[in-house]
Amino acid sequence: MNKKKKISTMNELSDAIGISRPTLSRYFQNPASVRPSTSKKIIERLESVDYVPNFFATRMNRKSTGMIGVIIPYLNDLFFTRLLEEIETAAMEAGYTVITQCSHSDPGIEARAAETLMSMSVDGALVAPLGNQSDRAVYERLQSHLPFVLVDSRPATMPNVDFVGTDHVQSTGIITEYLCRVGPPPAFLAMPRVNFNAMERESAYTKKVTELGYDADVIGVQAIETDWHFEAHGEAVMDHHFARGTYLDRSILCANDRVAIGALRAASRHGLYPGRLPEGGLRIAGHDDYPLCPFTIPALTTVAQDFEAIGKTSVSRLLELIAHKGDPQSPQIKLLPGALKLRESA
Amino acid sequence: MNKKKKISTMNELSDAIGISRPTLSRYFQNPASVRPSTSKKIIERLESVDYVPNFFATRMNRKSTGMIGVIIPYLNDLFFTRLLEEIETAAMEAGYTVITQCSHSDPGIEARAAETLMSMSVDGALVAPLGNQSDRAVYERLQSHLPFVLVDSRPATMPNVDFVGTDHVQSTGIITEYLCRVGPPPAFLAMPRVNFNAMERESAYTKKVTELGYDADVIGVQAIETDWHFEAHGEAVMDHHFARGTYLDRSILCANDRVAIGALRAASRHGLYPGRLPEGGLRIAGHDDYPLCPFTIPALTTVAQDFEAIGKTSVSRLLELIAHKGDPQSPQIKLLPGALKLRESA
DNA sequence: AGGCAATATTTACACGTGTAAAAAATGGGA
DNA sequence: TCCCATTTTTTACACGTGTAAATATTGCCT
Repeated sequence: MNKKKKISTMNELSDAIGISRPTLSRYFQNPASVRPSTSKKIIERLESVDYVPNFFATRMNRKSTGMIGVIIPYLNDLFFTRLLEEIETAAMEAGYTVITQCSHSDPGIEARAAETLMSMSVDGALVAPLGNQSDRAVYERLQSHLPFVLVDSRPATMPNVDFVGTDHVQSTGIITEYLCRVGPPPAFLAMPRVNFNAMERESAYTKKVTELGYDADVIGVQAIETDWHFEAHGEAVMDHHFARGTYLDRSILCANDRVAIGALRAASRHGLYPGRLPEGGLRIAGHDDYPLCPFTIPALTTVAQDFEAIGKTSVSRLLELIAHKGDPQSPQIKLLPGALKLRESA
Repeated sequence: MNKKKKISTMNELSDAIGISRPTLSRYFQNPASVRPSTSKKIIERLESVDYVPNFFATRMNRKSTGMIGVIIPYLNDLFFTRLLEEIETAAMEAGYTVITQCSHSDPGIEARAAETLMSMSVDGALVAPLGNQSDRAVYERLQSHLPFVLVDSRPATMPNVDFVGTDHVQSTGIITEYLCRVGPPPAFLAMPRVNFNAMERESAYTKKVTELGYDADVIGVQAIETDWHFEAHGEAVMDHHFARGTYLDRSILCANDRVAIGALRAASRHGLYPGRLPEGGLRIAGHDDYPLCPFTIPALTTVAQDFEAIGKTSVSRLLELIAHKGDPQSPQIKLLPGALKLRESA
């Protein structure tokens, strides 16, 4: 058991170990700012004592709190957890503490989360928005209060904000192109419109497929709800079609991998085996490179989003904004390319 | 655009809208504590102004910060995100702000996270531990500083701490029993020993299966690493066995669903179709009711952990501890039962 | 041993808000 | 209209630490 004397303020600490409070303060902020002999003395005497500095008090009259805030829309999606992991890692390496808030796909909670971050005086914020349901005023408010950059998806109506995400025209483009090359032109299985990417991918598909001289065929739109049950959506839509004997030997590009997982399941239930057959046949492809893709049956062909690059780039851009807070240089829009991941399903 | 006058302290606010600072302070903490007419006046005048209270300063000399800390070991696992979702929801309903920290499966980061939480003076902490790698001293330190309860898994060597989690003897028991009833006694496909549950389930399986008069058969142990690549582990181990023609018509109880997803994949690669055949044959079952179970091929039979109950119970227990901080009543260990989820795979 | 530069201590004020106590203002009932 | 209870304002101090300025101490070099 821990029998060290509990000390709750730096003043107590000061006369418990015989070092003046200002020196202690300087030591805790930067051990190198005191003489080595003093530093050694402090370290030794700290051993005999149980002191936890008060985070709030330390940050109160510094210009910087050393924290950045992150808002993600939804937790139960490995896409966002992967992204968050990269962000946290990058922030940690830069010496920042990350405060994560989740919107739970509720605009009200998203707004409250933004208030919390501002109230905590985070140095900057990274936000992966909800979709059209989001209150745009929330982002404007955030922007007017602190450096912030949008991640993953963004409202078309807010071109004036820093953004880091995947170039969906490119990513959706290359997989559309691939599918057209190896088989019949793909249909596009839409996803619930929970964010702006849903529409971006849809129109990127349409653009590319017509560009190649085919007709666009978007399916599953009428059944679309705005929840996050992607797999169920994909399965239900394709089950409906397969049961009617349609799309049995087509290529199907799914708006994301989770929808594709549902589609794979529907195929299986109807005795269909999507794959890279030489002469057409059913193919199913996704988008994102969801961590489970290598383990689906069959393994899912998809376009990878570069999680690591998105995470690192967004953090470093945010730190840049934090650094020269003054100059309102034109916002940077960084669109990162996706990479084709050929596996078994298409 | 927002053209409201920015106000950064309550003093400025006070003489901007003509209400004394103490009254404002009382209003923000509890709008009902001021006269209705005053409250109305404040609300109106607040409209014309942009003021964000300083979170740190408000909490500085209150007894409670209104925050609870949560530490989870790993982000890219829907089990933990589901749990976190329940915890956040329960905490929010109770009026608490949640500060989430992730260990990223690193004991060093876990220790730092604990320090951060103590430093922020959270009212209490909920911790889902890493495994044996965790430094036990971290938990003892947490316990000596604030109300805290372990969630999901716990060190056998720390019986003296509040805990909320699944009763693995029961949960693993009922699925073992089920498998024995409908087919040959199952083998147990172990999981990487990232936490204490890995061993708990393993021994619960052994106990039950010998109790029923069969020999325990634990596989995949020699290949075990301590990382979180569960699916890859499950696939590799079963691929090895299936390739050698072993376990082809056995029941296989996987230590968790993610391992099972890998096992399903291995089965598929070898042309095997696990399922509920009348007369034996390959069966694969999991544990947890990972959100993706209904969408695997075949849909995975498993034992559900009661995410909601674990989340709600752990939060309410923590709030209890926070409420009567004084009395060190004997720690409560709440073991919640699992429920059989029969689907297609076993 | 003496002197000088680097570092530590002392003292004091600052951060933004909570909160207590005393004084002043308000509002409702007679 | 006056009085009293309620509420607001005024004033002052508190929370725990950062930080600046002046003073005292330390340690190294000659």
